Amino acid sequence: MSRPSFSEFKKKALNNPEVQDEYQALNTTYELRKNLIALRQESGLTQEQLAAVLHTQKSNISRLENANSKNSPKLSTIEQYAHAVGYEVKIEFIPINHT
Amino acid sequence: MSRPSFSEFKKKALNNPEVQDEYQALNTTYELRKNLIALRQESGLTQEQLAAVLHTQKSNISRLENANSKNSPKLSTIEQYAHAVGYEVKIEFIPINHT
DNA sequence: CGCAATGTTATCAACTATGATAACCATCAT
DNA sequence: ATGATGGTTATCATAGTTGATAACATTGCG
Repeated sequence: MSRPSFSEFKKKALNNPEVQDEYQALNTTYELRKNLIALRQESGLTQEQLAAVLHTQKSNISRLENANSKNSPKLSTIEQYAHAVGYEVKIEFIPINHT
Repeated sequence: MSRPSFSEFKKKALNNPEVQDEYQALNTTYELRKNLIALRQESGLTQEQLAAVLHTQKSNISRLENANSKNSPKLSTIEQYAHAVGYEVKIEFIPINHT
């Protein structure tokens, strides 16, 4: 119960950018955010232009792209975004290692 | 405007089970439904048991597994289900062919 | 048959994502 | 400095998902 606690270790580790990347690579929401932004930029659209395609507002696009852990979008929302930038959505299930 | 309309052709085609599979394979929700059920059965859990793991009710599990086109679950809901049966979720974006 | 187990459907309340508007920050160019 | 552009954040109302309960259908087993 003394000695550096695990929560403290974790806290420090999460300040290391590399650890952060590895850690959050497992975070589906974080991965999603990265991909959505990349796809939009690939398509050459601004948030405002994409919003127009989807008949919505740029603020909503920004919110989706910045979805934090407390905000989980609907699957249909992700699909609409994807279609607008020319992509189909596929959900993969990857087995978790139980060592 | 005369001749068998496209909507009629489509209607007939969709009665062909093979065409159905191909058609709905593109439907993310349908794919999801199939996969969720398969994963749960693989894990040997009943809807009721899985519901217990997720601290919810079996009726909610059934609803998720039978998600129709009018019902789009949240990403977090899918993730919770996946984790309970030992899987991680990954979202893939597949380019649409613009011939 | 009667009963348990499994899954489905309906309903309503509670919660939360989304739509819409507005204000704001940062960057860049003129 | 000013204006324009791209993106962020806050807020509120609306829409839709989820939680919970209950009733129902089906299957298989005693």
